[in-house]
Amino acid sequence: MARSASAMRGQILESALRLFAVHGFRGTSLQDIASDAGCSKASLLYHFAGKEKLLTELLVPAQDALAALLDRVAGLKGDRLVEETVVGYVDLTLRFRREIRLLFEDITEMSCHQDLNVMELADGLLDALAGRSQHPPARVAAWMALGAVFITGATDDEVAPDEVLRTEMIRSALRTLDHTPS
Amino acid sequence: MARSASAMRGQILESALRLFAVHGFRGTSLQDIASDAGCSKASLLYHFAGKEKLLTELLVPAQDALAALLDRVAGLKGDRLVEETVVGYVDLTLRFRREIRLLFEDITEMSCHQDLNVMELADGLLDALAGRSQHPPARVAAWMALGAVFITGATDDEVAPDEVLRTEMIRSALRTLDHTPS
DNA sequence: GTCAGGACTGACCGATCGGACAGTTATGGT
DNA sequence: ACCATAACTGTCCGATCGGTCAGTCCTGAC
Repeated sequence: MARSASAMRGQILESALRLFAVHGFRGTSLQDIASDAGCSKASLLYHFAGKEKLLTELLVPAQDALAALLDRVAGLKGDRLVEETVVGYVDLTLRFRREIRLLFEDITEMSCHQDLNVMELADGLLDALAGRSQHPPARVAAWMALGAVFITGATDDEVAPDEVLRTEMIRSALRTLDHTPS
Repeated sequence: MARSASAMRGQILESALRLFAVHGFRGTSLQDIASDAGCSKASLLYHFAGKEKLLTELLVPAQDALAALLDRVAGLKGDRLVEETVVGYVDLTLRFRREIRLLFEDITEMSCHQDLNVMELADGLLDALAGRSQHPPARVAAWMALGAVFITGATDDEVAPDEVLRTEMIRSALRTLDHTPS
């Protein structure tokens, strides 16, 4: 083998994630990724069955982490539910910044993707943020908090050091949800 | 003339806005727009110099409205500044829902567009939402409010009647900014 | 009626895309 | 040393894209 297979795979994934996050899924060609990773387009397609599969493999970890969060807060209620969800969600967006940015670029692409069920997970997250309430004001506030964290996480501006950013995102989101800190 | 020229132009703009909002700029071909508008692709390119020009014409009104808002709050300070900016911004997102959705689909496309200066205007909006403060917590909260309204406005879910939606968006955004209602 | 010009179109072009495939190179087990 | 096979590549393909252009159709002014 010319190189370790897993090393090349990792390099391709790294290049793909970075380029997707900047130029979007449609805006990045397989040739772009291959050139950045230092291999041929044909080699890329040897490691990954197709462009879609590449996308899937990039987003599955973030998806699983979100699913795990939703599972973890499934049994909670009231203040605990909202607090844990917000903190977990903020941490996820900071941990998967580039994936969020990629998701941000091509939402429609993902929403009709078979292997990814972003919309279903988003619904679950929305539900938890709203404290399981169906009350319109609570639902609107939940949408606001969801969007706020999402976009702030996707921003590459160095608006604040990471720890300050995290703390303030959590505090802001809780305020958005009209959650009086305990 | 086969039809009134301005009528055909309007029909094309309408189709383009709707399709762009759903599938994004890159995800919508000139043929798609032409078919939806009921004319040929060549006819579309007779009315509009190119795909980019079509995009520009669609976004200029929203851009001008945002610029007008920023101009209107330029002389304000403190609570009045934040309140007027939030209310104006929320109203803009609701008035230009589909334009927001289009912007949401292809942010990078717009940010490096010569005829559009979205990023500059976004900076101005961010500054006003932060109450002209450079304090990191205020900047983070401003980003959160900006994103919250943006995404909630772009959502097509009928989460609440428009008037309720407007009121709750304003209240949530003000809470995000830690603005105690007067 | 006729004629100038705006409205419109089918056919075509070059570029680029994702992907297929046969063939080549390098490697590790024996 | 040898060979099966994993790793890799150059080249080609069909589809689709934005855009051009010569020419057609229609309408209103005269």
